[in-house]
Amino acid sequence: MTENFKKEIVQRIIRNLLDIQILRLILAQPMWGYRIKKQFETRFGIKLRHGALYPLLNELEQKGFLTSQMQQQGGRTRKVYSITEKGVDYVEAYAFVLREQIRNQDIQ
Amino acid sequence: MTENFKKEIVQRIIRNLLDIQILRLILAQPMWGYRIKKQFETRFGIKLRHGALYPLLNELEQKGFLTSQMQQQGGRTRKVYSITEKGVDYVEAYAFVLREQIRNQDIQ
DNA sequence: TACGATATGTCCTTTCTCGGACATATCGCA
DNA sequence: TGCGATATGTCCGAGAAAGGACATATCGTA
Repeated sequence: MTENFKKEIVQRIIRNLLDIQILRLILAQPMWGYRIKKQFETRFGIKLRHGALYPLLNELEQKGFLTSQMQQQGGRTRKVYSITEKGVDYVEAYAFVLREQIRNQDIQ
Repeated sequence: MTENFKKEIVQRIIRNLLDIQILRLILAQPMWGYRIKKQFETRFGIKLRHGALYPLLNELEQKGFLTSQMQQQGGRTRKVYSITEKGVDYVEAYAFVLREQIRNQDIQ
């Protein structure tokens, strides 16, 4: 039961804070869309629609959280994203809020 | 800048995981809808619409996370909610997931 | 050469959510 | 008696999000 709750909550967090989870992944290592999609499947067992992922990545770049550069791998073109300083700030703010949430477990 | 990010993230979490925040509040102390609304304003500076809150509370009761009992205070009727075992499990699962998120800060 | 995987992008329809309005009742105070 | 606060509830329209389809191109392998 609690195990199911954990899965449910993880899925809710990833759905609603997907951008942050993507930033966290790219923080660890620069990455391209398709790779991110695959990573989410293997790590979290969550299938991202590419029809949602690619527009989101472009949006995150537009907002200054990510930068991208095209890379050639054989005949394939990859749009490799790296996190910016602003992106790191956002991830750090997230970590801060999480710690705060845990600290205030017994709000009284 | 980071300060704004924190506020933004707190608001996103509360919006998307509102039910969990409510369970956490009731875990600390049984409470009725109107009081919850006021608590959110004073604690988090977040205004909850009662048009969203009351249906959510009823839903949480239906799902077995909360139980309620009517209480009379003068001529006023309050529907006081207490958290159930299932509700506590859910809050604990949330705390577990949060700790996991912090631990895996550098996903590699 | 045909198919599955890699790689990125748009578009449209349906579903869901949000904000606000409508509704009712009591209490205390001016 | 009228108003703001307390207290709980429903309903509806607009805007946002989700899901899936449409679109294109390369690579490796059977």
